[in-house]
Amino acid sequence: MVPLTLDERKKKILLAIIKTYLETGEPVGSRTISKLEGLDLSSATIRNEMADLVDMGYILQPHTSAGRIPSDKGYRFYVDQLMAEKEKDIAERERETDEMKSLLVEKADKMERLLKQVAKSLSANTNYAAMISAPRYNMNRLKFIQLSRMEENRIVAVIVVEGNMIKNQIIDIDGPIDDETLLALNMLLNTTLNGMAIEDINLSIISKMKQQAGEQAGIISEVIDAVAESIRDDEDLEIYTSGANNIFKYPELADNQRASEIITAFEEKKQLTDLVYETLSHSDEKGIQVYIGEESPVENMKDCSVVTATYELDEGIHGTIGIIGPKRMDYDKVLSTIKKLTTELDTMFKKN
Amino acid sequence: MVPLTLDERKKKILLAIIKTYLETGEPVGSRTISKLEGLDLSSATIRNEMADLVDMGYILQPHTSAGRIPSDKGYRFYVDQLMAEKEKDIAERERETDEMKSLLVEKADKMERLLKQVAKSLSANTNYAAMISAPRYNMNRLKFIQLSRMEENRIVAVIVVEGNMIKNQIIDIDGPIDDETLLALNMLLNTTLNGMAIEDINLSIISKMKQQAGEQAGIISEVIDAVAESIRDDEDLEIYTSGANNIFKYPELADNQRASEIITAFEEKKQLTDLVYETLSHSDEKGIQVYIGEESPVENMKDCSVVTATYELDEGIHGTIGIIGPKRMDYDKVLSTIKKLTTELDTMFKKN
DNA sequence: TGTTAGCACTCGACCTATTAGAGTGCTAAC
DNA sequence: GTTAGCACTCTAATAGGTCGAGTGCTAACA
Repeated sequence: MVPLTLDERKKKILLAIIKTYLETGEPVGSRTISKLEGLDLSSATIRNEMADLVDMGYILQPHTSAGRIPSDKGYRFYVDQLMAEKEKDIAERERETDEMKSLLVEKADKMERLLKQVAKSLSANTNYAAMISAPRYNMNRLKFIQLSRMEENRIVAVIVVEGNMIKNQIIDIDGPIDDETLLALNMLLNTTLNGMAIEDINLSIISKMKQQAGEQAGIISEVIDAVAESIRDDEDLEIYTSGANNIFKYPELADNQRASEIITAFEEKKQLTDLVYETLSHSDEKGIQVYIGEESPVENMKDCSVVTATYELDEGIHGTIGIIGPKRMDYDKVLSTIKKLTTELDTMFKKN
Repeated sequence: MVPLTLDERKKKILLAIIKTYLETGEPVGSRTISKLEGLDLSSATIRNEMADLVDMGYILQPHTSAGRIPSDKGYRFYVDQLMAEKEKDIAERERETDEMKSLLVEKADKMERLLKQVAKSLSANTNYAAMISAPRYNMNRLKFIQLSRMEENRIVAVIVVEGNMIKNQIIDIDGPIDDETLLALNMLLNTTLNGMAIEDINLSIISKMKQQAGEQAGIISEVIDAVAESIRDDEDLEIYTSGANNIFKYPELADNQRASEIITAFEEKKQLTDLVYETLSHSDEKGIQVYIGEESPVENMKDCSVVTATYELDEGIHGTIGIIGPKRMDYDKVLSTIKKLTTELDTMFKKN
């Protein structure tokens, strides 16, 4: 009869197996465990317990006479355990993160550069692949719009949203446009749209603006359409990645098949975008999320573990950072690093 | 005695060997060649010739009883041959490129998107990895500068250069700035800088502008510094890549060691940037360049062949496209594709 | 009843022939 | 100069054999 719940001893043994496996990467046998400190049991007893753990689905046996390796379910148990303990010993890694901090602040003059830095620092610190998404644009509020004439009948529109992300759009217009009209148009755009959330800019508002534009509606609607389109046109969530080549350090990910899949995911960004949305949609529940193997929302990463977290740029404006590595990743370190980093980012943005 | 030059028959045999190898990817033996159309010789004769070709360095023998594979020198001969023939039969691939054309034009509203499209289309069409660099910014001429007040003491600068590349810079100033000053500043910047090549903006011009700014020099020099810095600050040549995962299709590149190197090169862009500069510096000689194996200027691609070409956005403003694949790539197809594409891009930009 | 020693058994990793086949180099004849 | 013929070389693939880590089970023990 297979037991239904893990008693204390089983938990201890399971944790010991997983920890050992994380260190060595090799299937671990009963003798190895029996020789560890803490629980004084013979290998035979351990074997019996291990058999139970296999039946319960926490560990796997690659083949009859091999040791055991953790299953997804086993990792899940380990990670949950870890997350619970996490609150306490955060202080420990303070040093490393201080290092990272200085590295971040150094060149933070531009958002893009900052994000690239963060990704790089993450992958370098953990030896896994890292990604970071720019703060989600279409949750932002418009802060400023400015049209300027560039040439006879060509206008450049500058659109600034909260968080100081800037978008540009060049607009070709049919006829020439005089300074007065341009000024009026600037007024109209700013008074109507400033402070609005981008997702709230709908057709009815646009048509109302066209109406207000009165006689100039011809040219003006051209411009408004272009601006509106440019504002909405941000399907492509910007994502920066780093250290994808790290996967080659882990044999279980480095075979052609898998490596190709992972690299593709990193290259095409599509799947990473999905990952970001997935994370953002869950972000209220908990700061950090861990997807183990099959749990992953990203098809090409079913053989990996994915750790994601949300950072806050400004109220309601979030971005996502993620670490992708083998299932036997150093969860402890990754969780610490990522936790530190998000709070780091949070406070950094709050300051500005 | 080893002959010094390739006679006609040797050339024929060499080409046959290379072509066969390109198709099969396996070492080719003397019998295979003797059975081909065109030259009616027994395998024994071919063997003798092959021995010569080995001595002359055009082909290699992986081991004593294997067939032959082309050496870098052999590929070089083949490619040169091909380039010479190239002028004639360009018409052939017209179809495919027409397809590509429509694909390109479709969403060419923004430079960035266009470049991504091109990279994608290139890698998809060839099954190799592709890259494209944005036109080299600091050769461009300034077209338009506009400062706008965004908030009380925060200004956004929009800088447009020829080719309609746009840069933005947010400038925090110490004190508030009034409309009049802003207008004057805009005038000053535009009259002084418009039409100038970015590399010609030096300290003497900047200090002259500060002088002209007169009493407002305090605030103004702040602004000018920021603008100047923003203009110059384009070390990071933008490069878009696609299809890096294609390398996994070629066993000779797909082993961990090599794959990791190539992926790293694609990820960190540094080496690709070097490649672009290398290409641009040679671009006058010839449109297309082929680097075979050791010839490659990029360290991590010594096992690859790299085909690059230059496209022209506007007079004197160039960008680079490149294909990276195995040494046994389909040079014929790649050369055609890349040639078509560059002329495509050239004409497209000329139209605008 | 839980724990442990003991032992036969399993299975992959590794090493060592052995074989088959493709392809060569060389010699001798045409 | 070309070719047929043949001995030779080297790889890839296959099979057999051994080693050792680790298991599962049984029987004895506290």
